[in-house]
Amino acid sequence: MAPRKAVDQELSREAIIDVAHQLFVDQGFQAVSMRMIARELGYSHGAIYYHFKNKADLFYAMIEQDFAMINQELAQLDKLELSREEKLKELLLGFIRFGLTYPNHYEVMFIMNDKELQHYATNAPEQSYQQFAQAVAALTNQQIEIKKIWSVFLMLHGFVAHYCRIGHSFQEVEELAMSHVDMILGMIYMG
Amino acid sequence: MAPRKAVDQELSREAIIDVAHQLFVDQGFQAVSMRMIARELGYSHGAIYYHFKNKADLFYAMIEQDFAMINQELAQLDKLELSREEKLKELLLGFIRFGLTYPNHYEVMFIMNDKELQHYATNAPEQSYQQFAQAVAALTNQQIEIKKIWSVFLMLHGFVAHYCRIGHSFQEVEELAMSHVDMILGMIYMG
DNA sequence: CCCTTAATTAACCGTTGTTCAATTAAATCG
DNA sequence: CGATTTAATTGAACAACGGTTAATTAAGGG
Repeated sequence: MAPRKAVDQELSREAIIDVAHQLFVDQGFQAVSMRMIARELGYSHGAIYYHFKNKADLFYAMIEQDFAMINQELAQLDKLELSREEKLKELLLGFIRFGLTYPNHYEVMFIMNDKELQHYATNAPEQSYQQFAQAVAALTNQQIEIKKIWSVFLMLHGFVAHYCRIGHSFQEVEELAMSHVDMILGMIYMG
Repeated sequence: MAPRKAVDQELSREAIIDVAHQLFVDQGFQAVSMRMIARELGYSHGAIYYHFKNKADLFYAMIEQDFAMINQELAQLDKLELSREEKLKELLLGFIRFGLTYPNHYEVMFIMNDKELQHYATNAPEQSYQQFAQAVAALTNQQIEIKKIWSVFLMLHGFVAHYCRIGHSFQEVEELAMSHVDMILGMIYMG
């Protein structure tokens, strides 16, 4: 009935996640079907069920990767040879850069709004935010209120969310991003 | 085959929009079906098609109503008996209030990334933003750069988008909103 | 009594997530 | 090398649900 493909063309968890990612971001969880993913991959839909238990399972595996990535990027900031001010600026700009470099990831992590999945994808964002907040606090010598850090995050989020939506790259909006970040920094340092 | 209901119980466009409104808020465009709306109304799904051409038609009729709402709300600001500073504050806070009071419409206007529907809902947001930007410029005596107004908008957008996502009402986050707005105002006035 | 309006219901046709027997390629073993 | 086992893929089948349409029926006004 059905030929099995050669070993060098075997389907992998990663390949599925990659394709699923693009589709989920483009169209949302509900709108993307297992069949669509399979079609895009050039495989039958049944094949996906060999690698993932079900649709939700695939989805969770997908965003798990994403959060690991941003956490790692946040952690790497400490190692830079920069002043506190420069590090802070790099932190804020880096958040934007991450969001626009991996818009698919960012959208799934912080923008996408699906009732079914939100329950599962609520812990990881919180954890990433905590890491961000701690970095900001450290880089401002704990002089900044908790509430303010949260506002800063939302200000960055607004920038990223908007340009994610209209599909601009970081390069295209780099100048605007810098000016946005400068405004935020001004606000942080002026109390 | 099927009895028609009495006149005093006839289905109306408004009734449909009201129910659809609630459901769309709760679950989003894709997740809400015509059958669900009809079930909620206590009518058959076919009945809706007498009042609306199709699902998209219903959806647009629904948001059209409230598209005018934000513009009207922006316009009404002029008539308030307040100082410029107070008006500006009310403008920023009002934007957040609108977004969280009508999260589904806000989502369609500024967040949703549905290819099908975005085509229809791309002009109106731009128009609303222009009105917002002009109001800000006027209330700051044209002392603020264009770029800065845009950043201010994105800062508000970040707030609304996030709390839309996790489904909080304006009341629930009113204090946070005020503090967020105060930060933005501080930034505006400090250059 | 006819005609428009409004509602119901069945039906059409497509898609969905998921399961599963059948099938085949690769790997392993004798 | 040949036989057997294991892994991976297929495609059919299922039951549910989607939007939409058309035939049908009933209500009320002229």
